[in-house]
Parts: sequence; C-alpha cells; structure tokens
Amino acid sequence: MNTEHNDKKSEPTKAELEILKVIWEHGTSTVRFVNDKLNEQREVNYTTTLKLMQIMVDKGILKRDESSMKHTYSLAEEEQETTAHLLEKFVDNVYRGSASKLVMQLLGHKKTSKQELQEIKDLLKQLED
Amino acid sequence: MNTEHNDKKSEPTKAELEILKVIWEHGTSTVRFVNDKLNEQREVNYTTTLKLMQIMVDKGILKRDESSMKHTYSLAEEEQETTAHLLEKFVDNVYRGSASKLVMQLLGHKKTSKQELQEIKDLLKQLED
DNA sequence: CCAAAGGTAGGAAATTTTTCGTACGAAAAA
DNA sequence: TTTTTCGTACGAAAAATTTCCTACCTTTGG
Repeated sequence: MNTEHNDKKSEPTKAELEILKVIWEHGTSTVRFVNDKLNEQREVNYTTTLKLMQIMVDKGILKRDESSMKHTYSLAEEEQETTAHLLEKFVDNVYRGSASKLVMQLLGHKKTSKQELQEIKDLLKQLED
Repeated sequence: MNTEHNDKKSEPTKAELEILKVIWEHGTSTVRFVNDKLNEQREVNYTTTLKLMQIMVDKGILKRDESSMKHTYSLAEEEQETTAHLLEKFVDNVYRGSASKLVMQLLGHKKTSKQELQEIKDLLKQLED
C-alpha cells in the first residue's frame, strides 16, 4: 500500500475552482505558474496555492507529476466531465432540474451577447439531424 | 437607527441555497415549514434552520415578517433576479463566459431529456422574431 | 393556574475551507 | 565552496460556514 488516496468524487470548492480555471485554460502547470495567474486577480501567497493544489491531488481532482523537482499538475478528469457534472448540479439546484428554464433565462439575459445568441441558434440548427 | 443590516449582496452559501429552493417552490414560509421540507432529505435540527434563515435576513436574502409570533420569511429579491445572477457567475466560472458552450453541453448531455430538448428548440423558434 | 408544546434569540461548538509560517532540500549564482 | 534563490512538505492559524445547546417567551390544553 503506497499512497493514501481520498476516493470521494468531491466537488471543487470555490478556491479550487479558481485553480481549475487556470489549468483548463493553460493546461498542465506548475504551482508557480498557477499562482502567478491567480495573482493577476488578487494577492495569494505561493504556499497557499501549493497547499490547495496538493489537496486537489488528494481529492483526485488533479494529478501530479513528481519526476522533476518542479512538480507539474494536470487534470485527473477531462474538463468536460467536470463541467458536465457541475452543470447537472447547477440545473438541479437553481432551476429545479429544468434545463429549458435555464436556457430561457440565458436567452433573455442582456449580458448574453448577440453573437453568443447566434452561436446557440446555429448549434440548434445543427442538431436538426 | 434601528436594525443592523449587512449590505453586501452576498451569494447564498450551499446551505442557504437549500433554503432558497424551498421558498422558491412554496413561497413565503415559516421556519417550521422549511425545516420540515429539509428533513425530507436529511436530518437537520430546527434551530439550525432558524439560525440560517436569520442569517439570510441579515444578508438581505430574505425578508422577515415578525407581526405574528410565528415569523414568516419571504424573498427579498425575485427568484429570477437571484438565479440570473448565479447563472452569470456560473457561466463565467465554469465556461469562461461562453454561454453557447454551456448550451452545447446541455444539449449533448444524456441527462437532458428529449422533452427538455424539444422545449428548448421551441423556445429558440419563438425567438426568431 | 399550571404544565406542555412550540416559538425566537443568541452564543458557542464543530466542521470545512482558506491561508500562511516554518522547516528543509535542491539548484543556481556568486 | 558558500550563499542565495526557489522548490516542496506539513502543521496549524484564521476565516467562513454549519450545527446545536441553552435560555426564555407565548400559546394551548388540562
């Protein structure tokens, strides 16, 4: 028996999601890189980010490559798997499971740009097969 | 100066969202009612729910009517305002602001029923005006 | 009137999440 | 070689969230 893993497929917390966002956008990263990105938004201590990423490995959200001194961290699960899971929960929690209610609000929302709207329509057209 | 209010438009926490769900579904409620609903899912102590709802009043998420002994709690903000706000954040956090990416995943998702899918399509058709 | 049932208030404990201090090892620079 | 820089490990503090205990008040039933 080697490493001690935490098996529960736990949801990322708020701070963990921030880190995920960086890795989703830039791919496999070092702690230094992620921390620098976070610091473009707000001040975070390096060891804070390190600790969080270690926790995420323990939770099974990230994988760590320890072969070189500067460990690199990558996704344990595809971005789409994770977001799909988050989306499902979100629809349940906020729209009582009604995906169409969500889309309705999205389309009615001023912040959704014309371009986004057009993309969504195109998408739907494609689905007519 | 009378009551001490907390002005920050703070996001509901996880536990608070559970309570919001009940009030969204059933409207203005007493603590007893909300607590009973919650207990259909998991065991929660009455005073826990009470405390949470008091906190939500302080945060400005709920309003309290204290005129009768059994206080009743109602929404301080329309359901749609709240969910729109949550949705916007969700799109930003999980889909880097791309609403179409979200819809794409929703449509591709097995858990989205045929019926939901049809509703969404109809909705889009309606928007062709 | 008295007891029981059911309500609110508020502090504090318990838990979870976030942050950081300190120790220590490896690599790079002087 | 020595010092400085940069990395990880890990425990524990701090902060946020969730839970519940206790006190006390009001209403209801006997």
